[in-house]
Amino acid sequence: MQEYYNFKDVEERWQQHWEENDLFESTLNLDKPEYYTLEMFPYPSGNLHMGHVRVYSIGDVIARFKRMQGYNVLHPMGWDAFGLPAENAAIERDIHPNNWTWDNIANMKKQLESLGISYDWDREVATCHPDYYKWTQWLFLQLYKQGLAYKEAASVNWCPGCETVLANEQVVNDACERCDTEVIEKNLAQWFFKITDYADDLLADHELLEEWPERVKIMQRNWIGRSEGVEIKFPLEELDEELEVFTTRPDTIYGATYMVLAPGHPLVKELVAGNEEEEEVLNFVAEMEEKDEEERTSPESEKIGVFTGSYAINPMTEERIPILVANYVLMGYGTGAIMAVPAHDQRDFDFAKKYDLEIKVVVEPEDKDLSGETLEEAYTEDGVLVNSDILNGLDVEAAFEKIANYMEENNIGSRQVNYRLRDWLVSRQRYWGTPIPVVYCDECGVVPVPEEELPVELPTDVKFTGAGESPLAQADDFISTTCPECGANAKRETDTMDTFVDSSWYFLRYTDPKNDEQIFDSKKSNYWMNVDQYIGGIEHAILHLLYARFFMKFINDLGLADAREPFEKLLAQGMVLKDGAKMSKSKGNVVDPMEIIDKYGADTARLFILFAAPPEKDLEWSDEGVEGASRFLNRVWRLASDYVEQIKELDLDNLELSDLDKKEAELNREIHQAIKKVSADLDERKNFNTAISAVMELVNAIYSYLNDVEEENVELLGTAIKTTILLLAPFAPHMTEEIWFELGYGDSIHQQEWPDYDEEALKKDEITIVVQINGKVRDRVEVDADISEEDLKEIVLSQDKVQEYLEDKEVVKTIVVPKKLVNLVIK
RNA sequence: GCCGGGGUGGCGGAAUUGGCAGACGCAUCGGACUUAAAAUCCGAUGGGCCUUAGUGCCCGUGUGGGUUCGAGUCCCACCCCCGGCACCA
Repeated sequence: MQEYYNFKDVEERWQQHWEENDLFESTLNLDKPEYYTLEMFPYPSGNLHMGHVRVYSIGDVIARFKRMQGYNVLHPMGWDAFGLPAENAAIERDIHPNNWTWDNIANMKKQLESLGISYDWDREVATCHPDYYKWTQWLFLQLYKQGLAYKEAASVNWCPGCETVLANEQVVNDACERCDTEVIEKNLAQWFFKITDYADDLLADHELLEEWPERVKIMQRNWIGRSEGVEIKFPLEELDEELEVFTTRPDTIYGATYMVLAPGHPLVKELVAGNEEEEEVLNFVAEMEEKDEEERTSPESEKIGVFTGSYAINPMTEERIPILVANYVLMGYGTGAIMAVPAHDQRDFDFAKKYDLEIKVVVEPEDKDLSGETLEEAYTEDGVLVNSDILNGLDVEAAFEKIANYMEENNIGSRQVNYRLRDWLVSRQRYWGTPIPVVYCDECGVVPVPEEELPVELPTDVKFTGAGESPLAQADDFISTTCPECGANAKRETDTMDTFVDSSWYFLRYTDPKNDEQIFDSKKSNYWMNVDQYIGGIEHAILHLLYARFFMKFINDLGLADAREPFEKLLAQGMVLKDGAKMSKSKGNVVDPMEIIDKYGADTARLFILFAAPPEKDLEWSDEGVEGASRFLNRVWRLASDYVEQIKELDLDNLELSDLDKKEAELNREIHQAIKKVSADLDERKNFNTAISAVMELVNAIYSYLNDVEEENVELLGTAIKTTILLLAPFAPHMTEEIWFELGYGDSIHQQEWPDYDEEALKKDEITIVVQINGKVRDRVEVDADISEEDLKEIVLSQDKVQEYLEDKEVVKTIVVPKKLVNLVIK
């Protein structure tokens, strides 16, 4: 065995060996328990970055650990290969997106292989491959059949930078999530998926996701934004129509002193027609329309409004209520109109104060009277209803129930659930995506492409000008087709699908990636699904994870899968930072993983990135830390190489370690301690940093044992070293494989059984008990581990130091924590 | 504003159920090896106090209070940082 560890030679050799022997291939095997571990597949930008290294290292540790535990592990990899950068490359550098993407995939695959990640590459998928997107299109057709895919004209977000529409989820602070360009509103006919049909399901099933981080579920809950209320119909004084409003506080209806319409509300024009306020209102509406979304709707901008000159009738009291138009009511939520209750809603309160509108208190705290004149802020807490006729004396909850029932019985209103969540806008005016499989026929209208004609392939001979429309919109050969229903000339849809559609079901395709008859064989997918451990960036908390959950539910409803949730456990890993900031080209703080692998090897890179921080937290890159990881691996290597010849001779599998002296028993204890700690950290806590530190402690213990003894117990030492490399195998797969091989074992270390710890070996004969006096540590005593409480107290009291403290004092209380401490309370 | 997460040495972090705060690593310092250096191995390393240098004392986990024999951990109030949502009726 070489004295120095030559990582280059070792890593390359074993990567090749693993591949040639299909070591990580997973096949359906009903006799073994399965474990499906998956990392979010990457967009093939062409090069790995440290974020990739982190997520794939985490996934690989889990995959290798679970294999050693005896599971049949599925650990696949693929490519989220559609997307804009490919098109931009085509425009800027005249490379076809198809070539650009496949070249990148080849390069990134090579890089992933050099990291030594244990993928079953036979299951590789790429969303841009017709064999894959055929089934994305097939899913679109199923959604269409169920009425869950529809085309509708709506006010949508348009990103001028990407020249396409975006889903709500892809707009962050009114800017495009991808390119940060400010989005503008456009009214366009677009394809939507009816994710709102699943809103309640998506919310309720969070309960099934016990092993998801709470914060991700909360983010999704906020995004879905469910609220229960009542839609109330207010008759209009002048028109023979009703004004519908949505409110979560129908109990405060007696305190409604005015109504507000959003500037874009369809009734505004009718309401002002002929009134003296008409001109002013129409000017106001026009003014609002000119402002952009941000300015008009931000809570910071001032609340402004105008009176329409018209009145509504309060259905409970028959009172006239003035109707206003104001900027603080949004057309996009509820009905675009509200009843304003300034006494009990802060926004209404602010507005009423500004325009001197009536503030009428209808809820009071039990112990205090409120009045509209003296109120300084809206009272939104629970309380007792007053000035509210049939509701007087009730608390808020009871009043809600009573008034809601009353309104439903009297046809005044009905209970409604409102969501913040909008339907998912999936069409994109881009080329490099999955074509939407529909055609437009003058006779038959929108006609879905028959399933047997799938895939609708992307044409390759298109022009990338970068100007104006999508290249597909100019691809006449692609566009002109015949209607599947009547055979007449028809036109193809030229929009493609949001790439989040592609990634919403890829985890199912991995279970049966080469099936050309069906999307997947349910027998196979049901064996593997759901994904036991999913790992990826927190940035997908809403987007990808919500869409994928929606698709899983839909696919379950189609009867194709048993699972209703795709991902059993979720690990949302933190970012990799350098100098406190996310690595980026513009900041010039990028560390290239390939340079690190070249300089230190993949095992070092993996070990460092797993050791530096717990996985869910951000990780600060440290060159010195990398050195440390490298140093540790070399320390292990030296240990093995120094003793390899002696250990080789031993039959470590059938060894009875007996008659250990004190130092030996101590090392033996460290061995089992490490096994216990690493197993628990990997299995339950997913804390790789502390798992690694436990292995380091074992290695330190081996070194100090060797320093301490004249002559080492080779059998014990062999066991210690063997255990060390077994525990280290998931983290540093190459070096441990090489040592394993050098020790004379034939098979791969990655096919070995994970070591078990022996509870007996963990036991100490003598333990240290901490002696506290009034809660402060004052002494320590070494005692037999099985000492009785009485004997322990006696020993503690007899200590010189304790005696000193006890002079002139009295022990009032003695607390004994078995095997840990004794606390004497003295006075 | 609302909802999460967090604040521990010079740094990354550990402390899993309320029981020795600072595991492990980095950095720094000292020693050994060496002609020398690197590498390696061994050791020290939260701050302060002292004619007693110890098996010593005091302080110390964002701040202030509290509960408890005992609090990084629980409770109350507050400050700061990060993330999400934000006129959602």
